[in-house]
Formats: sequence, C-alpha cells, structure tokens
Amino acid sequence: MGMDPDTAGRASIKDVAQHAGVSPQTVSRVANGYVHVRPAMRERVLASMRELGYRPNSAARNLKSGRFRSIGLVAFNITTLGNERTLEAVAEAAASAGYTTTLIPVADPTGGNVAGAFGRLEEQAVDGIILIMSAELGSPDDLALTAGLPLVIVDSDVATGHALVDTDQEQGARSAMQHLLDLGHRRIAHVAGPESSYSARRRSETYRRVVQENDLPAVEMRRGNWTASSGLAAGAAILDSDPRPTAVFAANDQMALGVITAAHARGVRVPEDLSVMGFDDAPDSDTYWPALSTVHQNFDVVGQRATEILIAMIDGDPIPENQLIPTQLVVRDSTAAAPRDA
Amino acid sequence: MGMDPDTAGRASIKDVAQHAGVSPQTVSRVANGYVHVRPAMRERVLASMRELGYRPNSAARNLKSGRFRSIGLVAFNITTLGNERTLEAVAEAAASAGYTTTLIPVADPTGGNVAGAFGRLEEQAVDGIILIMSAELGSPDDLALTAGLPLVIVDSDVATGHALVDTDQEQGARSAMQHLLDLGHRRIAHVAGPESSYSARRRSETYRRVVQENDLPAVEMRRGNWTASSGLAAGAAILDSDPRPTAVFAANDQMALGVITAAHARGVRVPEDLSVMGFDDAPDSDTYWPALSTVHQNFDVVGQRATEILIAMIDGDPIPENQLIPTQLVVRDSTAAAPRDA
DNA sequence: CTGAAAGCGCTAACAC
DNA sequence: GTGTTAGCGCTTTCAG
Repeated sequence: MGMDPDTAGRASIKDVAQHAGVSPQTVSRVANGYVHVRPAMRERVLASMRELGYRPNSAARNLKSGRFRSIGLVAFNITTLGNERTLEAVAEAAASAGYTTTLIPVADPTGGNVAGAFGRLEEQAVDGIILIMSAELGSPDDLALTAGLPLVIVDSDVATGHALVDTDQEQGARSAMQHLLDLGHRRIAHVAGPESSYSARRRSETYRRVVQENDLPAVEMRRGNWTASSGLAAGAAILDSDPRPTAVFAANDQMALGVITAAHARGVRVPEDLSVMGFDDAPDSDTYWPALSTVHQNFDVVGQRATEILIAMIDGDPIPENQLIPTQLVVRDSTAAAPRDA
Repeated sequence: MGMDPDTAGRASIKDVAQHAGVSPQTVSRVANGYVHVRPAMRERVLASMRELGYRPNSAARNLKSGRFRSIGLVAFNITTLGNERTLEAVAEAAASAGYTTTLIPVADPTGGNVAGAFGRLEEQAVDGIILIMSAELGSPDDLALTAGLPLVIVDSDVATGHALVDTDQEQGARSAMQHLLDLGHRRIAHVAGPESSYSARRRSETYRRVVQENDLPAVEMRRGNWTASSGLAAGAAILDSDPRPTAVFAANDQMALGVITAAHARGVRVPEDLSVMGFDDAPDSDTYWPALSTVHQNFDVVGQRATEILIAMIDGDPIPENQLIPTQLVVRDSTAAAPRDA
C-alpha cells in the first residue's frame, strides 16, 4: 500500500506540500488557480502534483464549502422518451454550470405511496432536486421529504410553493385537435396514456374539453400505457366500433404507431380513411408509414430551463413563476381531410 | 439565518447533542442505528433530531470514510436506446447496493480527441466509473484520465487491464444472418451503423464474414446513423439497386423501420418480396408493420453486470474476465422464405 | 507573496 | 452505556 502510484486518490495536499517543500496552503492556491503565486513556485508545486498523481478530494471541499455542486434527479422511470431527453438536457445544462447530476431512482409509487418511494432523499449529497414525476403527487406533504432543499418539479401537478417547469400540454393537445377539426373531422377518437400519468391526464382532459366545446359526437375513450402495442389494441377497438371514427388523437407517438398498424391490418387506409395524430415528435415518427403528424415537445428546453431555475434557487433566488414550454404542431402525412361519406 | 427551520441542512450533530443534552457521539450512534443506547435516551435524541430537522452531512461522512458510495457513469450520448436502458439498469443496481449514480456527460470525441473529452474525470466524487463509450477508444492512454479509479467499460474495444461488459455482438449478428440464410436468402444487404460506433463495426464485420464464409454475392454496404430516416435513405438505395437483394440486415431496429418504409413507398412487399431483420428488439418493434424480426439485446443485464463488477472492484476484487452477454433471436413477421425467382 | 492556525461535521478509538 | 479526543483533506482567516 502506498507503493503503487496508480492507487487512487492517495496523495493529499499535505503530501504534495512536503514533496515540493512548501506549505499546504500554497498547494491549495496553486490547485485553485490563485494568481498571487510566484511562477517558479507554481511550477515546482505543479511538478510535485503530477509526480504524486495528486487529485483534490471533493469530499473535503464539499465539507468546507457546504456545497456539493451536484443536483439530484429523481425519476420513477427514465426510459420513457420524454424523461430520457429531459434527463440528458439536465445533465448537460448542469455540467456546463459546473454541476454533476446524481440519479436517484425511486420505486414507482403505484398505490399512491409517494412519500415511501422517496427513501432518504434528504441525505443525498445534492444541493437541489429536480423531480420528474410523470405521476400525480399525492399531497404537498410528500415533498416535505426534500427537507427544504431547493426543488423544481417537472411533469406533475404541484402544491404551490414549488417551482414548476413543464410542456404546455393543454396548448399542445389543443393544437392537435384543432388540426383535425380544421380538416373537417368530427368523429374523433382519443387513445389516452395511463391514468397515473399527469401529462396523459392533461391531454385527455383537453381532448374532452375540445369535444364539448365543439359539440362533437361522443366517442368512447381508450386507454393505453404509452407502448405501441397498447396503441395497437386501442386502435383495433376503435376501428371495430360503429360508426367508425374518421380520426384518432393518440397521446403519444408510439401509441399512434400502434393505431396505424391496426389500420394496416384491417385494410383501413391512413390518411384516406383514417387520420392519425400523435404527440411528442419522437425521432422515428417521421419515418412511420405514413409519416406521422404530431405535436413536437421541446424536452431539451424543459430540462435546460429546470436546471437553470434550480441552480438559481440554490444560489438563493426566489421561486419563479410556473414555466410552460410551448409545443409546435408538426403536420406530416398521417392526417388528411375527413372522408365525405363519414 | 438560523431562524428558519426550513433552511436546508443547518442543524449539525453538535446542535442536536446540545439540544438533547447528550454528547455528539451518542447522537452519531443513534443516527447510525447503533444498538447499545438506552431506549429513553434514544427517544430523546430522535425527538431533538426531528425538532431541529437534522439530516446527516454526507460530505463529512465521505471525508471520514474515504468513500463516496457513488459510481460515475460516463457516456457520450445517453439517448440511444441501448445506452438509455443500460443507464437505467446501472442506476437501479447501484441504488440497491446503496450507491448513487453520477452522470458525467462528455463531449462527443469526434475527431478522436477522447482524452480531451473527459475533462477532469479524476476529480469527480465517485468511487469508480462505468464508461459507456459507444465509440472507439483511441489509445489505452486515454483511460489514464481515470487516474486509477476502478473502471468498467461497456460497448467499446479496450486495452487489456480493464473490465469489459458488452453484448455479444458477433453472436447476435451471426444469428440474424443465419436466420436469413436458413430462409434461403443469398443476396443479403446490410445497413450498417455509424463508423464511429464500436458495436456497429462489430456487426458489420460479422456480416462481411458471414458473406465470405457462405460465398454470398457481394452487395454494396450502406451506412446509416442509427436513425430511422437514415435507414429510409439506405433502404431506398438498396431497393433501387439491380439485382435487388431479397433480404436486408439492418444494424438496429430503427434503421430497419426505415428500410420497411422505403419498401412500402415502392410497393415492395415485406416479407414476400423483401425480408428485413433488425437488431436490438426495441420496444416498438413488435408493432411495426409488419412486426419486425430482430435480435434481442439484454441491456439491463449488461448494466446490472457492469455495476456488480464495478462495485466488486471498488471493494478490492480483481478485474474479472470480459463478460459477453448473449442475445436472443426474435422471429416475427418481417422475414420469410426467399422468393423463388430471385 | 507565503505560512500557521483553526475548523467544516462526522466517527473510530479509547476512556470511564 | 456514554463521553472525550483526535483527525479525515481542505480552505478561510489572519500573520508575517
């Protein structure tokens, strides 16, 4: 032990000081790029650092500064398209602000036990938390778990007093429905996402509202679980119903893919016989057959904004107003004018 | 300052001790669930903890223990299907072993500047590193950046002396080709992934080897960038070539989707006129039209295994042999017997 | 420009 | 069972 220069993190600032024949303080100054150090001495210290393979101990730094320079990302599921993209944006924004990102996976709180799912969040070595719930928050108390850490919430309903950043689901869903309306569709079906998802609920609520506002004929709503195969099942049910809807608004692109596949399987032409709208603008959706009309979500903006806000809060800024990130309608080949005889 | 009980992480072990009228050591014992504490005193301490909103300072713990209980995940890109799934598996495995996962995004080292991309990896507050390169490692020296930290490499070629966990790309690609061969195909095209990707290279090398071994007619290889739209372009080129191949092996499912769409656009029937194989078994691939035959990769096993190995290395175990995780052939509806007249 | 001293919050080792 | 002491590696005073 101690003989192998490869052994990680051995050399302390003291060792370097001894080796270079200076005080630990001077080493610290050099390590931090402090200016008032004589070049000759700086060189000597740097040489010793290299020779000893010195690397600063961040635990000690953290202890001193009371900061971790790390933000915690709490998510129930990081493999959904949106969460994944948001996560990457957070990691990048954090990195460029000098923060690392700590992933804190929590058990899915099915059954409403959100508090239990968090575990000992407050003990994590982070300066603040971004919560990507994709689920309903039980009560404000659940957030007490964060013990006063700065907190930004994405994709969930929130008790006031916390920062919120999210896609403007209502605007997005409205633009999708309006597009179908503009094409002359009236019998429009909806494939909703899972009930536990907040964004799914926002989209289906908007769907219902638009149906009401325009006196559209009622169509039984189907529910999927975001997967393409669940969309296939929902699409089959919709296509077998009578009278058959002329358009389907699916709550995400993958379920829309399922609906399209269900149509192919029945010889129903898309978009001639059936228009299909998605939501997300997933990377593949431009290559579906036909290319999918959808609503583009700016996940990277969501992640970036959330990170900026969190870091501002860590620095002591007040909680800003809720941030709703707008979507963009993307019209491709899966939607067309409603058939005449419908 | 100090008046607001909400202020994060204020109360130290000393404050609690004072409040409860005991020594800091006793507080520490209670905090760590140490047994030899009189119940009455334990209660008193716990009450003070609650009242003061005490939460242990992990920086101090880290400093004391010399361990961070965190593993660093270094990746160039976390939004590819495989990386994302691997990442989630790592985060979960790490969590259940009491470790957090720190995301360390690095700039894509296009141009071979891998070392530069790492930045100051050795300063991160982690006990070990999992490197998901998805790219070629320039030279072993690049890894010197990790400064002796335990290191597990996923999806890359490696200089010996490091642990490697990866999908058995060769076995997977071979099984895909063998499936097409068994169906009587001989003119088989390949849509490769980007040249910078190690796994893409492994798959295309295997393709070439199988072509040679079986004296198959040469077909110009096309290269995509993993996206469905690049697969569409490659598929178009393949379908327009003469003689037309009867089968295509795409290096991932998304590009396979593009090939299928190119076929639809030309009225080429899949699988009657053209068989299409993918790779990955992406979640949507069972709902493509037709359902995609592919090779299932066990990303979660890769992530889990990598984590186990890394933690073992952190605990001082020796570097184990390379771990190759097998794949499974998944036959669905996009492949069929080669047409007679081909 | 450089060094010495003190202390961040916690726990291992040792008293009592 | 409980308290006291010391020190992890670093940086913020304060002296020179």
